[in-house]
Amino acid sequence: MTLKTRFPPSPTGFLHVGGARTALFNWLIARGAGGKFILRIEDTDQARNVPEGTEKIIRDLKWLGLDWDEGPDVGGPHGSYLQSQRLDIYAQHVHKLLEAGWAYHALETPQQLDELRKQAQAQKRTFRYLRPDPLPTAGEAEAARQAGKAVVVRFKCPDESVSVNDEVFGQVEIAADELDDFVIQKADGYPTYHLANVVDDALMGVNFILRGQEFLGQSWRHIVLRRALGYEQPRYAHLPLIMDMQGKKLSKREADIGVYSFRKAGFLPEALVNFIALLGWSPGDNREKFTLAELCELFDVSNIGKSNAKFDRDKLLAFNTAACAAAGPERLLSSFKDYLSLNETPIPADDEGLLCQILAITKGFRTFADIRAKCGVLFESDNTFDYDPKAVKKVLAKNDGAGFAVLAELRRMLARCDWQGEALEACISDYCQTKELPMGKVAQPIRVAVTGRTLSPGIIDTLMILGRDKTLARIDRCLQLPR
RNA sequence: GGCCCCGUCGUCUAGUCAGGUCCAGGACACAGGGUUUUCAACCCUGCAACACGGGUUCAAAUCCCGUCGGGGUCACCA
Repeated sequence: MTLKTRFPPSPTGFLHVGGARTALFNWLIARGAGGKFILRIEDTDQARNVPEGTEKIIRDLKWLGLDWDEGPDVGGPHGSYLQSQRLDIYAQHVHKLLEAGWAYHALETPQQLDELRKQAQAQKRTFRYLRPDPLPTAGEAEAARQAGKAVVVRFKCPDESVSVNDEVFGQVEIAADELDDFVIQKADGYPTYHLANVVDDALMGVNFILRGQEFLGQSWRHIVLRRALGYEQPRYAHLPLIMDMQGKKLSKREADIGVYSFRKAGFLPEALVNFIALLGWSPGDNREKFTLAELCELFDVSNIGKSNAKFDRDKLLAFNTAACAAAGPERLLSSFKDYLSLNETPIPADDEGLLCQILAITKGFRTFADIRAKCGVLFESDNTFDYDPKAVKKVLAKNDGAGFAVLAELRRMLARCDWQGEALEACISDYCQTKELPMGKVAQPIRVAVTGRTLSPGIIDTLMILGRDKTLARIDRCLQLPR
């Protein structure tokens, strides 16, 4: 049977690393087996949907390198892939369940239920919804609705235990007394997650469901619903959760764990993907660097672990550093341009030749933000960039202004020097030799003079990028600094 | 609190299902050293874990029980 998986986010914000991993694993399962992968937007919570939510999710998934065979943007034979546009389908299913006696109208208000929950808590009891006896009739429900009261539809749970056959956690048994009649249709007529999710998966032919562990204990609802609806059971697998370094659940509200924020911070998507893939999964050996294509080959649900993982940014950084070092020039250029387009920087984003040059001379960078930090000042105005007082003091002013003296002499030599890499190199090292100074005593004063700091690419590369005029202008400005 | 799940270096993990090859391997981080015109990168070395307590066994990280710890879930959110 062809495997069909899906990623069903709700458009309540943006894609974060947890969701990205779930999407990735589902994509990997489908692609690795020649199956299908679909994207479905679960926007049944009118209060929580955010504008652009769907667009942002699509944007972030694409950036990661994922694609889908069916989805809101690409269509497909089972559309719409926006749940808000499938309300009639859910209504039909609810109707069918009502007709068959699998569901009934319930008239309690949210306030009443809250009250009951509070009571239960006060008595240290677990609250469980008690099925009314007798059940409200269709007539009573209609009357209540006419009177403006909230009417929901609840599923009539069978009085027997349900077991989930999970491919990660194994057989998980939920006792009959843990089940209660859950809501399948809200008062606003929208389906709840459980109903819409189950109906869509069945109608869309999804036969492998991999999702976060937070759903494991609720899977019984889906199983029971499918039974009542006469749909086959899919395969289930639940993923352990991703926690922050304090061991707390990654908050969906924290923007800094959003896929987009890593993009904006100058990470490469392949590094994020590689890193995320190793959170809760391992190929079973010591290998840990993979391309998406290699992951497709290797990924297997049986190698998913059971314990939660912490999101270690240091390791991600290391992966990104390695990915940057491994990436080819065109790959780096396009990603770097993307980074620049997302951030305000003084680096001229439209000069590809220059960008390539910057990329080439800034070897060893960890993220594109490093390049900006290192090279940005080269493109600021010659007379407005800041001089770091500490750098000036340490490199130029110390020892009676030895650094300044070196700088003044070098300024004269540089003014006459042919502005080519080799010539500059020769010029500076000649100076070092005649003065019997180590390179550091010479390069550093120049560096501070032309960048204001002790941080820049190699000194020759720095001077080449600046050009003679800017270099001399900056040295002159530096020489004017109060001593 | 009820129920469910999990527990190997600080972190991600290999090894656990089929007990011996594990005085536990790799990677990140960290520490020390090297290279070096800065930062970074790079190279070398080192530090560091089977949660605890009982069993079973000739033998346990691996099997069983208990304890402790962590997480999830108990919505008209998904």
